[in-house]
Parts: sequence; C-alpha cells; structure tokens
Amino acid sequence: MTQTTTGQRLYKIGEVAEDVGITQRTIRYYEELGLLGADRARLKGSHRLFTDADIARLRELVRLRNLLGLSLDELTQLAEAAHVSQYLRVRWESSTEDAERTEIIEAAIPNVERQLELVHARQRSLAEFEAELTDKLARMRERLSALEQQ
Amino acid sequence: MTQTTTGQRLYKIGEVAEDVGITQRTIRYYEELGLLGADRARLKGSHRLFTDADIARLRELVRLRNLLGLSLDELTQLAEAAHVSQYLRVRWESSTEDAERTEIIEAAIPNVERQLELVHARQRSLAEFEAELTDKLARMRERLSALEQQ
DNA sequence: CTGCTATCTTACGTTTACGTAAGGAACAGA
DNA sequence: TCTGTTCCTTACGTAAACGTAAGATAGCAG
Repeated sequence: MTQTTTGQRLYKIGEVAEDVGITQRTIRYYEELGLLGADRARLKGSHRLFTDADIARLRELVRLRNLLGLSLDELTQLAEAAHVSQYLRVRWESSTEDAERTEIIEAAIPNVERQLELVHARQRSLAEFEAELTDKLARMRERLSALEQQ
Repeated sequence: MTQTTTGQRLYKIGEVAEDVGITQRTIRYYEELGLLGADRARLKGSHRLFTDADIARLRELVRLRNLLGLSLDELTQLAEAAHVSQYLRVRWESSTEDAERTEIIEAAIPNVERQLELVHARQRSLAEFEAELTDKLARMRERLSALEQQ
C-alpha cells in the first residue's frame, strides 16, 4: 500500500510493466529518453514509483508507437513541444492555483491536437489503401466469374 | 527501350528505385528475402529487369510496411500463403490457358482479402484511439472554459 | 535480524533493415 | 571500339530499440 501525501496510489515497475504489457527494460529505456515527465523523482530509496498518470502516459506512447509507427525520437519531439511551452508559461504566471491549472491545460491541448492530426492523416492513407484493395478485389472477382462461366 | 517478346516495358533497378521512392539496396534486399516473385529470371546478362507488376508489388510492400508497420518477416509470411496455394494448384490442373488463369486469380484473392482484413483491423484500432483523443480534448476544453470564466 | 524477492545500475549482446564501400562487369551512346 | 554511367556481388558497418546477464541494494514477511 504505497501512497503519496495526497492519497494517490503508486505502483512499482513490475506492476506497471505487466499492466501496460511491456517490459521493465522498456520502461527504464523510455524514462532514460525523457518520455516520461522530466524529473520523475524517485521516492522511497531507489525504487521507481509510478502514478496512474504515468501509466496512462505509457499506454499513450505504446499506441502512438504501434498504431502510427512513430519512432521514439518522434515521440520525444511530440512530448517536447508540449513540455517546453508548459514550463515557459508556468514560469510566466504561476500566481493562483486556477491560473496554473489553466496554463497546464492550455499547454497540453496542442499536444493532443497534434496527435489527432497524425491519427487523421493515417486514417486518410488507410482509407485510400483500402479503396484500392477493394477495387482490386472486385476486379479479380469479376474476372474470375467471367472465366468460370466461360 | 528494353522489351520482352510480349512487348512489355521493362525497367532497370535505378529507374524502379526512383519511381517507387526506395533505394536499390532495399530492392535487392527484398528480392533476397523472396518478397518479389520467387525466381525472377535475370534477363540480359546480369542486370535485373523489372516489370510493371514488380513495381506494383514493391509499392504494395512499402505500403504494408509503412501504413501497417508490418515487418519484412510478416510480409514474407503474407506472400508465402498466396504463393504456396498458387503453386500447389497450378500443378494440379494446368491444362488450358483459362484454367490456369482461373487458378492464379483464385490463389491471389485470399491474399488481398487478408490484406484488407489487416487494414480494417488497423482502422478499428485507430478509430478507437481517435475517439479517446477526441473525448480527452473535449474534456480539456470544457475544463479550460470553466476555469477562464471562473 | 534473516531470508527471499523485486529493483537498481552498468554494460555488453542482439535483431531488423538497410547503408556504404570496394572491385569488377555490363550497357548505351558517340 | 572507346568511355562514361549503371549495375553486379561481397561483405563489413550502423542506428534503433530493446534483451540479457552480473553483482549490488532495497523492501517486505516472519
């Protein structure tokens, strides 16, 4: 029962790995590349502890990798765009709680929008490919039935 | 002006590579893996010559690789399924011209169908991902506007 | 405190998918 | 026939994305 002061559940790497369906090595590697938040403080001695947000992030990364075929390098670039703008703004006006939250959300939105763009682009390419395959199949079937009834 | 006895246009590897948008090395590598028809006879001395069908095949391979992220190993398996059934059948009944054509088309259809299945599966995954991203974006925008007007 | 299991770092190994260089034939045009 | 370009094979090199083994440390159960 590991918990933060805010009562958040925390997970160790083995749990996370099994949950997300990747290896511990992959998680450490992604962390090393900075794909998980920059300064993920290692609580409790030297064992890494992950939040639900970390797990969600990992799932997101895996999907971007698997579905869109993005390289880890491209994934870091996607992440940087969001983090840079986030930290620049937080520094600029971090007075009230609400203001800070606003900034964080404002910074995160373009990142999600970018991901959606990538998904849509891939969907268009796939639709095109699908159309060609469907056409091809139809033509083959036509020829076949033409041959069969001589 | 290289031509076969049937009057088909033939291309050399440099032409093909530029046309398809890959390197000569990649083409030779794919050939080595058996991704282009098994026994592509090397006409005219030792220079490879490619048909329009070969070029179409290469484009197909590149798309399956890029859009679906299939490994070259998976691509060979996809190809084998078609070729095996094709050669088995050709041997069984290769009497008339029409019968042979019929067999070839019959053998090729499942391959295209399999490709379509893969495309559809990927489309479903992408649609799911898209829905989640859209939801996420909507929720973020709601929170943002709620914060902005206090 | 002890023993057992999970994690840690370090670092070399591995696979995939080609890149690239070397030395030598084969073409295509003049 | 000469020559510059294109292609050939052979073979070692490489980047990405982890795999894997070793030896040490941390955390938990009794």
